[in-house]
Amino acid sequence: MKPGVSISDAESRVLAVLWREGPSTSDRVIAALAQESWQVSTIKTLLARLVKKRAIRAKKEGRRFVYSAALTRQQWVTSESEGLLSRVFGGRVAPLVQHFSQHRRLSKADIAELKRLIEELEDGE
Amino acid sequence: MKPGVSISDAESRVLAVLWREGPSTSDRVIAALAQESWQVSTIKTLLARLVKKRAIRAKKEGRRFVYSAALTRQQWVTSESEGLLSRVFGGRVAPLVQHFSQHRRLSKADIAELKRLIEELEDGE
DNA sequence: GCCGTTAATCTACACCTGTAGACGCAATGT
DNA sequence: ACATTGCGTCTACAGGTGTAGATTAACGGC
Repeated sequence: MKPGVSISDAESRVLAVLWREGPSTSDRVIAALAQESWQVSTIKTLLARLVKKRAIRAKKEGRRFVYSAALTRQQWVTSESEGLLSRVFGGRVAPLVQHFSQHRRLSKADIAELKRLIEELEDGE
Repeated sequence: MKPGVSISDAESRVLAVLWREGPSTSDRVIAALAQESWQVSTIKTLLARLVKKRAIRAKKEGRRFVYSAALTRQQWVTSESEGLLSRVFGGRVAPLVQHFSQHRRLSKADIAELKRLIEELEDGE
């Protein structure tokens, strides 16, 4: 994906629909976004902007378009995460985890999961 | 701090100076931001915007102002982090760490640090 | 063939952000 | 007193974002 194009928050919610539901027509997307209580027009605008940014593709299918994600969820998650990491934590992961461990209640499940991950990292890799 | 006021990227760099150097006059801030190659005016604008957002305070000291952070670094780090966590990872920490472990090279030191953190979490608390 | 329906595009508009020049006032040196 | 210098504020302007009404183009039914 074009690195350097940034996806706004509202746009990412539209993208999320395509990630979940796969290629969809606009009315499908609109239905999936009922919770957002956005006007139809708003969603159309967001779709158009995403196309312009090449984050999604629009393929003409008969009379209407079928939209599909070009930017993958992985790519998006990565770029958002790297953004935070470099802007806030000087690019280092440990301080980030430390922050979360100090400022959030981690569930037992979280801790177990983290432990498993670390073990994996230690021998595997 | 006013929750809901968001700090832009450029603004956060100005704030960072106050966090590092403590209360400072504008010329002090400007000097500290030489690397950014911003015009003096730009930095003045950012200071003014931060004051307006109540993220920093300006105390008149003789003829000039001394600016000091009102928003703490901790608060900022927390709000940025929570933002990412909820926007991207559905509010759960483990997926976030998992993401980083899968997509970034973690140094031995990082892993050791993480291990230490987890151990602390396990018996402490 | 004409008309309503509907999908997509165009236009709009306020606020935020990055970036910076212009302006005004007060202190300072001479 | 006067010009200069320094500091803060006002104004500016393009591009992004959230939000949405208005317009157009094509289809489907009668």
